[in-house]
Amino acid sequence: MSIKAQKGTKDILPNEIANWQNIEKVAYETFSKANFKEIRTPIFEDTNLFERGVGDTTDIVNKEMYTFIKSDRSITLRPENTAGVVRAYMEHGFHRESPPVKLWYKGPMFRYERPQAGRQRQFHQIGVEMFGVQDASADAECIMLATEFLKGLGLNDLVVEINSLGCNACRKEYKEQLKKAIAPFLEGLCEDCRSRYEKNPLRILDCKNETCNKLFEEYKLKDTVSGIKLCGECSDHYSKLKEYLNALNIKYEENTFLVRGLDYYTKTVFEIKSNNLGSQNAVCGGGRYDGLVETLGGPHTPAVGWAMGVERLNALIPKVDENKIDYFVVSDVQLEAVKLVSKLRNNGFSAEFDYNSRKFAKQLEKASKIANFALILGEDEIKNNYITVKNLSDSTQTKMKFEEIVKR
RNA sequence: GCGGGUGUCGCCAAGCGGUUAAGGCCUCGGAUUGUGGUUCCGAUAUUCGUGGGUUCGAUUCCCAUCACCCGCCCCA
Repeated sequence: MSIKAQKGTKDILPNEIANWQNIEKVAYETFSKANFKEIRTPIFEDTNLFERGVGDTTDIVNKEMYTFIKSDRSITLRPENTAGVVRAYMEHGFHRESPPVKLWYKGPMFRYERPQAGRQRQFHQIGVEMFGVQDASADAECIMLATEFLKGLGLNDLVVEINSLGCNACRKEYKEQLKKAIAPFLEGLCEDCRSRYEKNPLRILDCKNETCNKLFEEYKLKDTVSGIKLCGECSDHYSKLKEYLNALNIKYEENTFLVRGLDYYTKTVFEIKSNNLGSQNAVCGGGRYDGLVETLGGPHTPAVGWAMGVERLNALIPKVDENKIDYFVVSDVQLEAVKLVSKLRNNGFSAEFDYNSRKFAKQLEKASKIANFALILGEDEIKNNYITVKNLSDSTQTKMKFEEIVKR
């Protein structure tokens, strides 16, 4: 074995595929009920899409993209899918349809990072995007969709955290006040925070450095941040969101320190976390991005969305067993076995047989591992035109005609 | 980009200077020539991630290298 799967990538093997299929099925069912339509966009795009869309101050764009040049074009493997969906939304004229336009997607994303538990270079996301609604009911619907989806997967005890970052106008003011609050202890903060201070001060709130966090507490940064007022429209939006969530019976916690790593978010941001995932504890992240469509060259379009990490979801979900096949044909007459297997399959059953026509004991052994029933077709059965049906879980055995088997 | 850990069969592993490189699971064969999931027997690593070095001798010690894992960072 010399060539191996690349660092940070994983084969999803047959014995774990049932979990993936289940997640995708629940996603489809949940989102369809809310009239979200699936969209599949290419896994590579023009590099500009991400530089402009995700934001060139973000880590994702700065150091995590898989970018290459092909025929003088700069191409990037998508590190996330919101930008791609927005691109497709505009390219196919969805913005001329009557809003809302509600889309969901699933698929692989690529980020060049050091892998660790819950973090791979190729990973999978399922996400939703909702375009054209300014009202907070859209934010609430998206959050509800996330909690419904998680509920459908049997995950009920996850914590929804929400916050509002304000619009472009009040965010500017917000940043100024934040910087003012931080200025007194700026020197004590870590190197990253000091550089964030000018480039993207909001991200300082997201810092996990202990020294920084101590300083935040010492200077009561939390209180200061909670005290910063959003503009009237934004604070209205935020309180309406909370009203909707309350009405929908969705539990949430307000986290004034919640900031997202992508530049496009405005107003609402939220995360869903689990305590059972170690340090990569966010299962779902999202928010409102009212400026993104415009940034990418479209008309002003309010929008909200989120993405979930499928690998992380999977880590929280108990393993689903592989399904057994319906019938295993046990026979020492290979030709008859092949014919029976084929007839069973044509009638909608899954069926297998022993390609090596080994002795019955071996065939039964194999059958018991992979099938629910064994169909024994030996000399006596062939001569007298019946099949011995053996239930492999309780060892009961009955003689039946093929037609009777098909009708079961 | 920085810090820590681990590499012995398909999987889980013991061995830690001289062994015939344990054991378990899986797989294959037999006991049982038409009846499995229990039991019993048997088979399966010239080789211990790779390359050097130390040594009479290295899976065991040293160095290098590679791979993977974990943490920071970031995010889903």
